[in-house]
Formats: sequence, C-alpha cells, structure tokens
Amino acid sequence: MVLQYAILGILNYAPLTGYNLKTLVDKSLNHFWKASLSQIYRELSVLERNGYVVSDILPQEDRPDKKVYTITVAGKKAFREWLGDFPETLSAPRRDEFLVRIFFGSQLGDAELKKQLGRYIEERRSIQKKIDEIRNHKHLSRLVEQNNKNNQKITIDFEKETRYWRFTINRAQIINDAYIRWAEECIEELEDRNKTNSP
Amino acid sequence: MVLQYAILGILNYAPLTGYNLKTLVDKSLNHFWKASLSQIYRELSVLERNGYVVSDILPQEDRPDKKVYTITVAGKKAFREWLGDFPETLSAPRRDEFLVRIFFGSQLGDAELKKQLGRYIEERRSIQKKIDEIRNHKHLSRLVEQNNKNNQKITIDFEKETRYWRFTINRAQIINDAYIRWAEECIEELEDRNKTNSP
DNA sequence: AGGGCCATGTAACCTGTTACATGATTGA
DNA sequence: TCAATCATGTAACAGGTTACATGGCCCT
Repeated sequence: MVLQYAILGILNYAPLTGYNLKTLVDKSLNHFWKASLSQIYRELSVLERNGYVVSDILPQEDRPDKKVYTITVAGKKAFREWLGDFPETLSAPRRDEFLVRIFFGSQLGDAELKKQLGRYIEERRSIQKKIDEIRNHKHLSRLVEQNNKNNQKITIDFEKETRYWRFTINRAQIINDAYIRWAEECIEELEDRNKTNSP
Repeated sequence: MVLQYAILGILNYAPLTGYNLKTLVDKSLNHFWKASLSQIYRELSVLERNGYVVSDILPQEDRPDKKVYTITVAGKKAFREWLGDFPETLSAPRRDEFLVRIFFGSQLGDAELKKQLGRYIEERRSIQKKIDEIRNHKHLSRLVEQNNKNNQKITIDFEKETRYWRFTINRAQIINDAYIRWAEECIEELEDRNKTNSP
C-alpha cells in the first residue's frame, strides 16, 4: 500500500518510467523506504489496473521501449486522501537482526562483539556519506525537471518541497548519529570491563 | 529465519510454550523484533520438523493442553552457528510510513503537519514508559526461573546476561529520544516560518 | 575485458498480518 | 459486566526478496 502511494506521490512531480522511479526512490525516499525494481513494476501494473496511472510507450532502439507512467485525476485524488488520512499508530515497528544478536551477546565473546560493533560503526559512517549526497536532493530535482519539459500541466515549486524533504534527511542524520554514539558506548563499556578484569 | 533463531535463543534459557515465548518476545525483544502468536506457532512447528526443538504435552483441564518446547543439541548447535555468523550488512533497512507522509508534506498544510508531529511525540513518550518497564528485564528472569525449576541442565547467570540486554534497551532509549528531538525540531521550524510569514 | 547504466518484466518463495475457531477463570 | 490472561492453532492474504530472462552501449 505505502509503496503504491509513494509512487503516486512521485508521479505528481512528473511522468516517469519504472526505472526512473527506482532511481528516485533510491535517491530520495531511500532512508525510510526501499523498493526493488521488480516490486515497482508490479505495483505500477496494479496502479494501472486501478486507473490511478496511465502509460505511454516511447519506442527505443537497442533497448526495451520506455513505458512512461502518468498519474490520473483519480490517482491524484487517491493520493491526497491517503496523505491526509494518517494511521492511528505512527511509530514504525522496528526489526533489527543486529540487535537480536547483541541480545544474545553473552554467548559470543566480548572480542567478537567489539569487532562487530566496530563494523557497525564503519557501516554507519558510510551511510553518513550517502546522507550528505542526498541532502540537497539535486538528483530528484534534476530528474524531475528532465522529464517535466514541455509539460505545462505539472509545475513544481522546489523551494517549497525541499523544506519537507529536509525534514526527512534530518531524521536520517539524527538517527544515524545516534546509532554511532550507541555503538561507541557499548564498545566503551566492554573495554572498561576488560580493564578491571585484567589489571 | 531471524525469528526462528530468536526463539532458539530464548529456549536456551528454559523450555517454554508458544504462549510463553510470545510473552517473552513482547517483554524483551519487543523494541527490535516483534512476532505475532500465530507466527510463533508456525515457526515452532518448522523448528520441530527440523529437529531443533522437541515438545512435551502437559495435560490441563479447562484449557488447551500445554505444549512445552525444549531445544535439542542440534538446535543449540544451529543457534550458535547463526549467532557467530554475522551478515555482511549489519544495518537494518528501515521502512517508515510516517516519513513518507512527511516527505510529501507540502501538500498537507503546516497545521496538519504540526498536529501529526505532536501526535508522534505523544506516542514516543508512551513508548518511553514501556522502555522503562522493560529496563531491568524482571519479566524475563522471572518467567525463565519459573519454567526452569527442577531443570539441572539449564543454569543461567543472569548477571552476565543483563549486560547485553541492557545494550539493547539503551539503544531503544537513545533512538526514542532522538525521534522526539527530531519531531520537536520540525515543529519549531514550522513555527518559525509561520511567525516570519505573519508579522 | 568487465562493470555499470539503461530497460522491461515473470515466477517462486519467504515472512508477516489479520481473521477465524474455541472457551474457562479472574479481577476491576 | 467487561477486559485480560491463559492456551492452542489454521487459512487467507499482503508485501518484500531473489532468481531468471534479455541485451546493447559506454567508460575505465
């Protein structure tokens, strides 16, 4: 469901192909929603069956023809309704395998645990870089502008949008920082114990 | 997969019923892994088919008989192998519908957004209370001890365990705080704009 | 020479949610 | 009297992942 509405939300900016959508999802929603290409294609065909999008085929040579999806009036309406209708519970359930492993950490040995926490920090630092790349959402604006040439029906005020996009990036930033601090604290506590245990 | 190993990990502490397991998952793993009862029953039957657990039936009156699952040697081995074999990517993918809605916030109106962010903060504060309740993991130790009477094979050093359990609770704490701070900052920024726009 | 980008999709599978079925006991 | 706790499960559905199928162009 959510992915379908996310797709509709993006198609509000410009008509796009499934492949384009995958790129945009990776470069804008990525920190709080992911989707594989095959999933996007599947959801697009559902959306088309429901009349929320229509597709035009642009023939190409040497590659499969492009299938450009445009949001319909019904699609816009459905999106607006979904957007205004917040669920009662807002907090997303979290599932984090790494934490399951930490929970059973006593059977693992502190050296191994520290090593894995170190890996975790490394990984989070590289996610940091990705967040910085996304920050200004240039990819999104650029791709939308490309696909939006000669389309008088859709005009986007990017200044207005970026305020909200920034909120989501800020969250990714804050949470990523918090993950790193947490892992560092765990390592510290494990080291304190080692010191007191081996004087 | 993860749920199966989480179940095995808990059964390492004591033999338990599906219902017990549900209670324990809710009161210990809950902040980073959830499971419904029906799912636990399903996974238990898979684990039994694979020989990782065995079940004994304790007849009861007025209620369905208890089916107590005990981890086998093969189960312990499988668990230990899984625990030591960390995946390459440690960071859990995040899916957060609320953030999708924020992303498209320009179409929502700032009043509504502030309202929903307020609701989000409320919700996070009540999650705070649940974190405090779980903190000392009394539920877990108590239930395990009850089911572990007369079982010489299983002895748990809870002092040793709680160090790692605390790591996971700390993370829930830190992240919950970060969510609240983020939402507060968003509201502030929305209010700043309103002030400058209406002098 | 090999990887990444472009471009479409199908099929099988795994995991999680929700609804259904059943029902006594206990405490507020 | 109503909700929670105890106690088992099945069935259908929804959503996400992975593997498969196809293949040229461009850059290093």
